[in-house]
Amino acid sequence: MHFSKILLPTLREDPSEAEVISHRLMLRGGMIRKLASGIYSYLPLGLRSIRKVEGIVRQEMNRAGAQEIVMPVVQPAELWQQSGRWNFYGKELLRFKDRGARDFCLGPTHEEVITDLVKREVKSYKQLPINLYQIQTKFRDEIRPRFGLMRAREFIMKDAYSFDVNNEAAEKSYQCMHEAYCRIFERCGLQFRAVEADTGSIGGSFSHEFMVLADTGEDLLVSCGSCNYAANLEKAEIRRSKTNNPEKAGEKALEKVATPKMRTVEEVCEFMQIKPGNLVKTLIFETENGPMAALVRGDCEINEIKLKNFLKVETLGLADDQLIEKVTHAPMGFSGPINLSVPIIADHSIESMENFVTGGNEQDAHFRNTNFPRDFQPKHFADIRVAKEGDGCPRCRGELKISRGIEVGHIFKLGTKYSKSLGAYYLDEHGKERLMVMGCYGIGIGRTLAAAIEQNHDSNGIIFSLPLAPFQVLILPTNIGQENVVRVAEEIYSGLRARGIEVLLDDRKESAGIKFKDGDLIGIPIRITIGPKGLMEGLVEIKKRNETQKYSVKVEEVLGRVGEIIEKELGA
RNA sequence: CGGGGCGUAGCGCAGCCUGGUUUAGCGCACCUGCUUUGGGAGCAGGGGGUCGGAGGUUCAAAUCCUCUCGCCCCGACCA
Repeated sequence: MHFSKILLPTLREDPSEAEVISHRLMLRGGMIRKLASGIYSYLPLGLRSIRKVEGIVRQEMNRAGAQEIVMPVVQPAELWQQSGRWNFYGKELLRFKDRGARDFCLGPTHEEVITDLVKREVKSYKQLPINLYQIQTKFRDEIRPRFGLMRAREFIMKDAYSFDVNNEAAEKSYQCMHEAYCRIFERCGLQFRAVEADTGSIGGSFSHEFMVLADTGEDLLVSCGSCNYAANLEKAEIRRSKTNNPEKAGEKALEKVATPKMRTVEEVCEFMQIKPGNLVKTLIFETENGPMAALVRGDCEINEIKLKNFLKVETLGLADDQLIEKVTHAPMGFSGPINLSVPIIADHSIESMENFVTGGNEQDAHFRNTNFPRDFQPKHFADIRVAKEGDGCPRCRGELKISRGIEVGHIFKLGTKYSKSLGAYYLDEHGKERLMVMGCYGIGIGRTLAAAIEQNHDSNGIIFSLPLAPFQVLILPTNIGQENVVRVAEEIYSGLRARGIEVLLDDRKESAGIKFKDGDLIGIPIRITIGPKGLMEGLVEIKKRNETQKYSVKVEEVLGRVGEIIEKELGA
């Protein structure tokens, strides 16, 4: 492709709308343009890279035995009503009516459609397992789209769905996808971790997220420094520390202290001259089974998802002021475990504490020297707090560390949630009707590309790895006014193309400086610079975008050298 | 949905507070010509704006008031 012919509108300055680096570079590099909030056009350069990601995904999915299909974007409400998600999914599901006033939606995901398709077409255990996938545009009416392709409303996603005869087989399918995902993100040249994740409202028994490590990531993940345990922060377990504190000094008498208007942990600690580690926070939650209290050490936070999973409840939320007063007979800020009538769940973090401070369940009062089981009795001790840097790994003796990541893929073992609601049965070898066991597996294509840029850039622009680069080679003639420069550039261009290499030739009548800047900005991995001075000695220059070194190469050796570099990097 | 910010040429911005000397301006980009050509060139000429939209105040509105739409950021929410 000649630069003068491709629609590649690079920008000299950062557009004011873009905050994160990948968004800025994709706009400046002429890869994408915004049409509306969270809705983007892919320009030729951007689309080329998108297609590269898709290509890798497609190859690995096919290799893993999945079959590609394409399902409709527009989906009838009936299916969603059957699965129960028409009411459950919320405003993210963009709904509309056709001319006959029938309800439709734009597909945010395709469990309903695929399950309906498979239940109609697959009848026998002989046809299972089957894994079907598509690479297709999804629409989710996000509350707050942001960061360009990172969190868009309209976005390209690979979604795959597996159907198996039973749990064991489904877990095999899940494992197979897990491995395929690792290969995909490795081939994309990304630093990532597969982390244990909460299954959320999609349900199912277990789930992993694939996180690209990046400081700008929206998600927090914990990982063990010693073993390979890694989990989303909202899921991360914590090793239970030694129960008995050998340095216990002996219980002191319970003492009520006046703490006028001291509500927060900080205020109470300041007022009573104690550390947050000597205080126990009492939080009142509301569930469908009624209110309950959760206790955690003052310097820790309750993890609502872990609490919710421990309680096995559908809904869990912090109580409002009214409920707090009803439960504790005191305004917010003075809740404590003593004389509470609701069930108490205590985090492991308070197990070894003694003589600690708690709320007085009375306005402007706290207790000093609280102890259990003397003063109150938790119904359960459990792991219900948010993991912190340095906490013990639940799988080994190591310590957990916290990092940021971008979720580029998510795999779920769904179980029979959708096969049950939509009636996806097969006949087993005894002619008995059984539910199919499902899994679903998603990859955000655009987000993967954005994450790659987030992870690989410098002050001059994008640094594409060869597998994702929109072009593999950039030919940069410094002066197209010189006949021999142009001739050699075109010869090398044709030569590389004949070898199946993707080349961009910057034939614009621009100064060399502009071409260098644009070349760095769009991040083509290999640059061949052709200038009049070098040509007098029969030399051109090769430079890789991710290295500072420049190599002078004889014109007749260029094709071979470039071929070697590409073979080495793509083969590896 | 709550809080904050912004809409002036393709991009980045000034002008607004204190209405009129501004025919609405600057840099970059764009078009023509010439000179340049190894890290965002120079000179000369040129095109492009209903100042987001609607209403109002006024002799007079980019500027003041009201409403509205869009965009961005923080938060809440969330397969």
